[in-house]
Amino acid sequence: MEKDEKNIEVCPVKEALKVIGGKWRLQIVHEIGEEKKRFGEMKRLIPAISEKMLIQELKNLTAYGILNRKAYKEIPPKVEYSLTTIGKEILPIIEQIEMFGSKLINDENQ
Amino acid sequence: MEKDEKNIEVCPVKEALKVIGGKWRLQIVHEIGEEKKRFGEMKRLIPAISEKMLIQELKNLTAYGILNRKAYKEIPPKVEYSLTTIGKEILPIIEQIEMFGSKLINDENQ
DNA sequence: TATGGTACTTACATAAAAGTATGTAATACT
DNA sequence: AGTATTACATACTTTTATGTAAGTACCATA
Repeated sequence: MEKDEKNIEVCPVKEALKVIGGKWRLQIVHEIGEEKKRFGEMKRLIPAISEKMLIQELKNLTAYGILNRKAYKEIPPKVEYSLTTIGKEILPIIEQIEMFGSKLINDENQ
Repeated sequence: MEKDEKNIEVCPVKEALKVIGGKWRLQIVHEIGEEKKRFGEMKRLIPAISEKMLIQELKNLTAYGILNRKAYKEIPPKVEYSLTTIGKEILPIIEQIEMFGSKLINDENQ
């Protein structure tokens, strides 16, 4: 019996929310999109995020298998983040949320 | 100039997350789905939620225009909640999240 | 008079998430 | 020796979210 098989209660939505929940993760995934981005670029793309939260979430997303982290052995350091195959599966979720958000905004202006 | 028009920075994703963020809201919307549900039913359907959180979130979702609340003037009281038209627009988001969650679960069992 | 059912409300406590401020390593350039 | 660059790390504080426990109103029925 493998892990998870003993527990029939694994809810896909809950598992997903463990990964994409929180204030910054969707935005990070969204900003990276199909292209790799350096740490410094991310800071500029999401000015409101603190450095602490940015590396923390980059780390978490990497640990969850959503991001690839590629470090170049250079000084000053250079690190690139990109979406993994499964990480890219988050993009359609973001699209749906975006569509819903737009409808919300239109709705309330009437 | 109406509210919101002065601020060009309204991000649909952020607006959406204000509404569907948090631990319980998606689950509540999911449980109601296409059918109206009474408060007591919701408690049974989501046993892990506390009464406080349940009414609090039902109230919030109603205030956001996601839920309709219909109270019958009876004793003991009877209240039914159902998704509004725009509330139903959340269902496809949940579907996408569910699909992603399933992929996550499959992925990690290999 | 007491009990039960239903949909709440309130005060209080705890836990989780996020923010602030400061520090570090390694090397290149001045 | 001093400064800059880049990607972090760490301690600490504040804010936000969630949980616990108890109580309320209303009437019906036993």
